[in-house]
Amino acid sequence: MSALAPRWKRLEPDERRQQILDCAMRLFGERPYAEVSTTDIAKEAGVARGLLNHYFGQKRDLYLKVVKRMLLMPGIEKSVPMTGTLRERVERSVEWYLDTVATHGKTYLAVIGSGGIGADPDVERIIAEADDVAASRTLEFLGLKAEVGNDSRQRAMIRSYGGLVKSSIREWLRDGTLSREETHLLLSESLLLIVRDLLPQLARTATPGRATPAKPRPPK
Amino acid sequence: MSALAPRWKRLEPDERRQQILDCAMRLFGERPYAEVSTTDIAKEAGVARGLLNHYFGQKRDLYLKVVKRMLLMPGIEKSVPMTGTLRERVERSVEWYLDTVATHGKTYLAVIGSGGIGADPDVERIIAEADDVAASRTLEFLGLKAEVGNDSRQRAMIRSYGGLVKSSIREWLRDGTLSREETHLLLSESLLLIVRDLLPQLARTATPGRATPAKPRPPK
DNA sequence: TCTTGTTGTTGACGATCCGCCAACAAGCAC
DNA sequence: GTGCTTGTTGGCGGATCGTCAACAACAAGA
Repeated sequence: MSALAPRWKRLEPDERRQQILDCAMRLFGERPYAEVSTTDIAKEAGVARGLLNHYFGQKRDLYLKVVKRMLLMPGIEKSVPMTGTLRERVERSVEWYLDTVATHGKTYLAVIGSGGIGADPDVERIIAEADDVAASRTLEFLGLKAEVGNDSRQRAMIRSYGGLVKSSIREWLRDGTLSREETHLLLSESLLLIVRDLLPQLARTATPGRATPAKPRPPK
Repeated sequence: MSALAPRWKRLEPDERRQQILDCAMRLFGERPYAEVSTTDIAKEAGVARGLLNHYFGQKRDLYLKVVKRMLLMPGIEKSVPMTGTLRERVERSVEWYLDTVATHGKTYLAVIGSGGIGADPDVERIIAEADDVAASRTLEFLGLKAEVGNDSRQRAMIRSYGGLVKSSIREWLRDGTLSREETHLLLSESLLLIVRDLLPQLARTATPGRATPAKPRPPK
């Protein structure tokens, strides 16, 4: 009998880095940043806490590594031929994207959830409420409060539109990459499209069950 | 000579709460959550740190109060008459909203910046890069890579579209408020509108100066 | 097999931050 | 001036994080 069982295994730097990153990714995906201590990550990975700093520096750096890796979604290779009419190409693109997203569902949601991984659930809830209020207000604004039936789905679509509003205003005010006129154009035409063409189609699908019987035929 | 100058002033609870909230709002607007210590806020307000806990409980609670207050944008009263055609009403709504946003500019940006106040600049940068990559990929996807001239503005508009994509997918996958078909409809028609009708108008404005000479006439 | 060197890994120390609470004092009432 | 109410302070204890010197796993040489 020789060599007592080693108390810990010695790994290649890249190997160890990878392992720690895996654990960190899992934990940051479950809880907000502040509620994941480096001690937790170290325990999860079965290493000393100091090793995290040795490989990643600050806790924040490790976090940024995790965010970056999550944003690099796996299969982002184009596999859609660019043939046919513009509408066909657009529809195929969206189709493909929805498929991709559907498979990576949970991960994707964690990534786009307001502001990266580990977003605070309480903060998200507050933002969600404000978004919903804004959506209702928009519907009122346009005098579309009558149809109370599928009101929830109308609001859902307007809430989605809210995402367009936010991002385009950011382009305009913060980055200056869009002029006010261009922002106006984008938001007006989009809202008009939604209100005039898409919301009516929503009503047609009625509300029975969640079994929308395949009706992707657009207006014209 | 009597009564030495008091070392601190005694305020009404509501008054003090307000004052602390003001300071907290300012600081959280400048730096991310983790980089604002309760000590900073207390120092800014000229009070003892313990007083924050007395009035707001946890640091997180104070933060949520700040977020909630920022989301309750000041002038959100309807002041736009609902007369005229649908297009007119839509354009007037957008117009009014852009005006409102423009006045509260900085505050509004802080609010909608990825996930509430105090979002981490580094995280935002990483997300911004990923969004830009996605936008470029979308343009490639549709075979619109030719016009390199105002490519930056095209990408800006597609990046905005990315906001719509994110929020609608969240409605679909996370909240289940939209079916896949409805999501597909919304995203396809919107993208088609942008690519077919709006991007060409963008090209027409050329790139000279930032002085877009008023041209809000939409396609038809 | 023993020895030696490399370096991946550990464990603890100091600094910082936060929640809590008993003691203090500002200002009003008498 | 005296006493009471309560807004406010300051420090204690626990938890987290960054750093670093010492340790040990493992391969290479004798």
